[in-house]
Amino acid sequence: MSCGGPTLNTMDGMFAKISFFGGISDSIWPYLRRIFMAWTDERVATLKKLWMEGLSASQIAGELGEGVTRNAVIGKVHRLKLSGRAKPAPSAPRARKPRSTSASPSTPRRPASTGGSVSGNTSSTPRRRQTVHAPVSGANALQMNTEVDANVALATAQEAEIFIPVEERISLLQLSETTCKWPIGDPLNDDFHFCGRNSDEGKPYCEFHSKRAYHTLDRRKKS
DNA sequence: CCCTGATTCGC
DNA sequence: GCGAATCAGG
Repeated sequence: MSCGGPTLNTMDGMFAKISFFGGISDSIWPYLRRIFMAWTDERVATLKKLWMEGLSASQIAGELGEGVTRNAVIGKVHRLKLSGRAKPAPSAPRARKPRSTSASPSTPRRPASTGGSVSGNTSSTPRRRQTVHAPVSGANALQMNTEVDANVALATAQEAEIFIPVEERISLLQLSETTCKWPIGDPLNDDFHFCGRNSDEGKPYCEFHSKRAYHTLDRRKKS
């Protein structure tokens, strides 16, 4: 008639850890996470759903709660083996890294937010940034806000105080590997064109627009 | 700089 | 199993 053996063991381990002074907040985090933020069937279901809908890992993390990081989401996704959702071609075998094998004994993997206690100390807002990519960028997960993308494109095009001389403007067909693909203007208008300035190899935009594209333009405030 | 997912590996 | 750190890429 005993019930809950394993649970006691877990708790036991937890208290053993926290009862030891020194780097407490660091030690208890994993445990607290397990207790308050475990991957319940419900959360896993949410994760699956959102992932399949094409939301990015960080967006899903934000949706699941402050305590969930995008890494956690990605890790879980892989463990569930539902990764490749829109993976066209891996192509590159992805060389693995040596990653300092047992570099130093005391290599804290992460400072964590040492601040102290779980009671929200603070100083820092957790990392909740979200950016809306510029148009024409990823192929993966932006089937969701096309509307937003359009708005952003418009807003930034107007916001950008840049003027490309008529003779330098290029059309879609003139784009190449080294031309900035930042669209300017309304595609329905005659004056629509692309930036066309030189872009670094492998980059879709010129230096100026690269900044714009990857800078936070709109931070969606989640309720 | 910002972001994305993928992978490794200590816990 | 979990996820931070890291990697590789846009």
